[in-house]
Amino acid sequence: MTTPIRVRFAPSPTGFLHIGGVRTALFNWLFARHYGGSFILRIEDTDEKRYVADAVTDLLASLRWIGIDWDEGPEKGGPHAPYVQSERHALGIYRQYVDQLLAHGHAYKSFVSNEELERMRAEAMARGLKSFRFRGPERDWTPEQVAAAEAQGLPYTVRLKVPLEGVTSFQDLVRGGEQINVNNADLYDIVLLKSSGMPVYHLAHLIDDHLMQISHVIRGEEWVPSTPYHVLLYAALGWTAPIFAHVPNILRQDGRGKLSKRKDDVATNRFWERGYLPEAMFNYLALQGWSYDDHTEIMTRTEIIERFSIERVQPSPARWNPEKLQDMNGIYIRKLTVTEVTERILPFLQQAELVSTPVTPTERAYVEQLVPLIHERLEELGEAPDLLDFFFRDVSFPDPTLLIPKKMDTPTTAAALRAAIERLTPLTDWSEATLEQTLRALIAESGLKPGQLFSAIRVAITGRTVAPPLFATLAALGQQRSLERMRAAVATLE
RNA sequence: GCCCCCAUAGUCUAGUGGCCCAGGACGUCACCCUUUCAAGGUGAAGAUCGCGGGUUCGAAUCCCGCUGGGGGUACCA
Repeated sequence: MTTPIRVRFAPSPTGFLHIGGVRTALFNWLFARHYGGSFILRIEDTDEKRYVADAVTDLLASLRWIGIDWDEGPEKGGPHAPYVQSERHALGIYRQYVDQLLAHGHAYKSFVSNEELERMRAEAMARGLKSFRFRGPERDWTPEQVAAAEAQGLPYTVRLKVPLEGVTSFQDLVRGGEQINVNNADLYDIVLLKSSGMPVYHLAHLIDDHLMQISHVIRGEEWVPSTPYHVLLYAALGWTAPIFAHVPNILRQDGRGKLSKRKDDVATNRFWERGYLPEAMFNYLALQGWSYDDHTEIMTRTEIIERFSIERVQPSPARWNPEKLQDMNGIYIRKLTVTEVTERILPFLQQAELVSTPVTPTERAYVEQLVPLIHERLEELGEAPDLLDFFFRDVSFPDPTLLIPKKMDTPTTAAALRAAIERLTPLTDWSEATLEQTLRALIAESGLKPGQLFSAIRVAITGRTVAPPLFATLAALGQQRSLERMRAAVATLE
C-alpha cells in the first residue's frame, strides 16, 4: 500500500505573512492538490517571546486571499486537532516523547545556564577555536549526578545527544534526490525542551509531523542545515522520517539576502491593498522557482495544479521581481469583464472618496461607463482613482502652460479652444462618434494638426497631458461639464 | 571563521551528452498602429551557458578545483 500524501504549512505567528511564506505554502498546497492529498495548516507558536497577537488572523486571511484552503487546521479542525502548538503543549502532547528520549539515552538534561553558555562561547572564541559546538558535560553524567542537580532545583533544558562521530545523510526531492551528508562532528547538542518546559521548533514540529502522518516535508531551504538533527531525532524516536523537499528562498530584488519582513514591502496584505488580483499573484508565485515548460506562463489554477511537480522546482533561489508581477497583474486585469473591473475598483474609488459609501446605483453605472476608458491601462487596481479623478472632481490649471500644445502659443491655443467650443456648443448628440466627426471637421477647416487641437482640449477637460482617449472622455464627461471646463481653460489663458 | 546549498542575458526561466554558435517571458530600445498614455503588432540589443581544468568523437548538460551568491551557525522559527 502507498501512504497517502499529506503535507503541511507550519508558519510561526511572529508577524505578517510575506510572499516568500505564501510561496512555500503554495508549493505545499499544489503538491497536495496535484496528488489528491491533504494540505494541513499548523500554527507553530512555541516562541513565547516573538509572538504577535494578530499574526494568525493575518496569516489565515493571506492564505485565503490567494486561494489556498486547508483540509485540516485552525478554524477548520480535523482528526489531529488542535492545530496550534501552544494548545498541543498545554495538552501535554510533547512531554511523553521527551521522557522517552531521556529514558533511552538519546537526550539528556543540561543544567548549564545561559550565562555559563555565553562564557563557554567566549572562551572558545578566545582560544581561537574555529567554531563552538556545544556538547554538554552532562552527556556522560551518571543518574546519581543528574538526580543531585535536580535535587538542587536547578533549571534545565533537554538536549539531543548528537553522535560525536559518523555522518548523517538525507535526500532532497528538489535537489534531484541528491544525498546531503553532514559530519556529526560539525553538529552540536540542540535544545529540545526549553527550561520553561516549552518544546523548541525542532522537537515540536517533528512530533506533530509524525502524529499528523505528514508524508512530505516541503519547507524553505533555510531548514537544510537543521535537517540532520531532524533525521537523528526521527531515528532516536524510532520513527520513519518523511520525504524532504527544500524549496529555494525568494531573494530581495537586489539579490542581497532573502526577503525580509522589515526591509521589504512584501507583506501579502499590501498586495490586495494595492489592487493585485489573487489569481495573478497565484500565477506569479507558482513561477518563482517552478516552471512548466519553455514558454507557458499564464495558467489557470487548475492548469497549475495539473502541471505542478516538485521535481521541477528549481534548487537555486529566485529574486523578487515586482515588475514581472505587475505585468502579470495587468494581463489578468485585462481578462476581466467591465463589470468585474467595476466591482473591483469600487472599493478604491470609495477609499479615495470619489464615490460614496455605500455606492449609489447612479455612481455604479457611471463607473461602469468609465471602466472601458482605463481598463487596459490598469496594472494595479489601486491606480483607478488617480486615472479617473477628473471625472469626479473639478480640474484646475496651476500651470496654464500645460494647456499650450507643442508649436503653439497662448493666443493660438485660446483661439483653438474657442473654435472647438463654438462647434461643440450647438451639438444635440453628444456621442463619441459625433464628437469625433465634429472635431475632425474643425481640424480640416482650421489647418491645425490633430495633436494640437486634441491636446489642448484634453488638458482643458482633464487637467493633465496624459489621459484616456479624448472623444470617449468627452462623451463620458458630458456636454455641460466639458464645455464649462473648456471655457474655464480659455479664461485662464486670457 | 566553520558547516550546508546554489550558479544559463539586468531579472525569472527552458535545457538532464549531439535537435543549442542556447528557446520563452519581464525589463530596455526601435518601428508600426495612433489625438496623449496604454494595449496590440513587428523587430533589435543583451548569455564567450561564473572561471579553470578534466572525461568524451562530441558538454550549458558528467567529474574535480576555484570564485561568486545564498542559507545556517539561538533555551527564534
